[in-house]
Amino acid sequence: MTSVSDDSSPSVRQRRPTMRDVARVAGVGIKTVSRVINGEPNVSLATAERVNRAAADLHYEPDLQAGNLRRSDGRSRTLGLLVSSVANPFAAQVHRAIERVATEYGYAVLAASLEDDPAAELRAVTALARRRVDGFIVTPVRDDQSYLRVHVDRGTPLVCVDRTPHGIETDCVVTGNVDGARDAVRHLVSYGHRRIAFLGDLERIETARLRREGYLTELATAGIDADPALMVLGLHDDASATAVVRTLLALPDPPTAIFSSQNLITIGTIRALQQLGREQEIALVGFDDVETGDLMKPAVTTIAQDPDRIGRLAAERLFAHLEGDTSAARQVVVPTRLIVRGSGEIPGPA
Amino acid sequence: MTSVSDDSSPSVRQRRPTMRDVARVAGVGIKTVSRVINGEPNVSLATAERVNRAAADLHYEPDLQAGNLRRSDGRSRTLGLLVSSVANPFAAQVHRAIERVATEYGYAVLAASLEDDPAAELRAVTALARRRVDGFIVTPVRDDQSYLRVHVDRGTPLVCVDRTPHGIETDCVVTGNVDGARDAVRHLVSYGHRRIAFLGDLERIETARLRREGYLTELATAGIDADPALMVLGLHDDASATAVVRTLLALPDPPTAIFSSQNLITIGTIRALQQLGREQEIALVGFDDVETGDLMKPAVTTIAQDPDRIGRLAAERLFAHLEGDTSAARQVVVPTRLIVRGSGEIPGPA
DNA sequence: CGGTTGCCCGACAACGTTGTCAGGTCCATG
DNA sequence: CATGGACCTGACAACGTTGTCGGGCAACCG
Repeated sequence: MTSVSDDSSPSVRQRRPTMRDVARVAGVGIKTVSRVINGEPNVSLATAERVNRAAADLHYEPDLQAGNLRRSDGRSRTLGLLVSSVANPFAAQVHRAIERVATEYGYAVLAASLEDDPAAELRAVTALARRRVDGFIVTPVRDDQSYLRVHVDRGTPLVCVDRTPHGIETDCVVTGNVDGARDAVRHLVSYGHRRIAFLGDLERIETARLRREGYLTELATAGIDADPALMVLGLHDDASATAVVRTLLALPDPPTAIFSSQNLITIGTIRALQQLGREQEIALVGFDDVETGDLMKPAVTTIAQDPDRIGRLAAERLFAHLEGDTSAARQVVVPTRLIVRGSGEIPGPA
Repeated sequence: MTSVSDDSSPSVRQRRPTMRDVARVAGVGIKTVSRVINGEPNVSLATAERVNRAAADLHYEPDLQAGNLRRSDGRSRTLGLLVSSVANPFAAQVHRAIERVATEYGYAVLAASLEDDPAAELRAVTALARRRVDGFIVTPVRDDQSYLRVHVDRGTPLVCVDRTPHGIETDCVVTGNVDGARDAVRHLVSYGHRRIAFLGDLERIETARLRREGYLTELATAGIDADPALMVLGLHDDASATAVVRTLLALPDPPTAIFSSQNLITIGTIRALQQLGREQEIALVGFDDVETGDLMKPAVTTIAQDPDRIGRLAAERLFAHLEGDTSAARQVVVPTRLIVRGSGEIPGPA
């Protein structure tokens, strides 16, 4: 049994061992150490054992960065992920799904939060490019991603998630926003509602525009004239949603149902309905599931997205490209699922 | 105005430009390019401009990895974060707080999810060490972290979050688990409860043990004999919590209040109470806040943690070490906050 | 028995960058 | 005019690793 002598010495700053150190201890050339560490053939069993023992004794860890500098494929085995915020539950689940696939391939994930700031998108891409990530998974914030073409041309594949890219053709995995919104509205219409309010996020966010589009399309399909007074855009947090709902319900001809098109807006809406004591009266369907939606009264009906599938598909497309797939860019739409719990089944006026 | 000629050519695989390329285009030596890129002094304004223009024209991005190989400080400007799961809301908020501090310092964050798997902890540390992260922020899973000492001795600082490390003295930022649990129990006792159930997570998780300890300590302080029948351990998801609550309330001498010591357990408990129609009858305080807790009926009273502060403090300690702070290891305890909403204020038996 | 093959192994260059150092220019000063 | 200093610049080595190549040795074949 070999071992390091000073296991319990008070922390002394030490040099990090290199292959040269391992080679010296094992009494071999440094290229042989490289071969053993990388599992290359043509090393005798006895030599390999000596090298492995030396490496273990020294607690040697190869330097991946120095490695790719010379390595032919030049892969850092790291990929870059740009999301709205790693603290956002939807993005966090996408992140986890990507990480799962990445781990399978021996990859690590560098994630950055953009907080919907266009400048942050550029900063983050630069930071990741300098660290030589092998691929990007990006939630676009800017209205033009053509600046990413140079990275793609240099062999760093790009897949977009949640929002479609502009100015560049690349793979993209998104939620079925229009169809999901249509499902929500159709559901409410089927319960007899004709005055359905729409609460939307900031118009500069693509998903917000698409959900509004779905809302309008489905109203038209149902032969209902959209009332501009019932469509409120530009909401981004729960507090503003609460205020807006109170205003809407005070209208002379108020809505009988509400379609809230984003998580925080749904929460703000429920809060307003509860404050007014009208939650059993006004129907509500929210886009994006609320985790504890079944615990509220009434339990909240939602259009659930599938972040796990979105993340997994995005990562799989990325690794396909890394493994040489050069097929044309394709857009994958992941469908939503209507979760019926109660709030969306409150009937409209007789 | 200079520009690249083939802005719209169909993607052609190109070589990534190096400093040598920039130097050639600018008509200078490569060391001069290095000086300009890094903002070092002693470069004439005219030369610097030529270099900057050449770098911009070529879309040059310096290779940070090749840089640190030679650079004296050898910093990768990347730090490693090990958490239970990036999809876990608590961990995700800690992650975001760390990222915020990291970005200030020009650092990127490599995060890995351990899912409470001891083997994953080792794998992740190895993966990060090979990528030469400058520091570790770790949520310990294994019962011994002494294997990390070698990394600390080589100058890679370590800070633990959420759980205390074992076998190594290092900085650590944790929630006040014992005090938080005591607050919960004291609160219930003050409303007249004496039969208070405890629903705990897996005993191998440190925070679960500490919260149980707080529960028992506060019961003792209040002069209440703990009834083993009311203490259930080893729960890890909402479904098992639901089942256990139904069993507890069917006891001959059931609890009048419940202290659920973890987020999912709280959710499972609420579900059980609602199923039984007894949510207005049995008092409940949950450890770890439920985001939409105010929307339930009754609104749920919780012991809120402060993940933002925990993450920020951990990151600040890490950067202090990176900037040369060699002070002794210290443990920082971040206090919890009781959020009174209703479920915890249901009175006990007269 | 000579030659060939196959397996091990190490010297060396190279990856893209930064640290060191020495050379060159220009201006001010003695 | 000679000397010194301040400033600017590039040649070169080095960081830790991997790709290339050739040498040494044993075994096998004709």
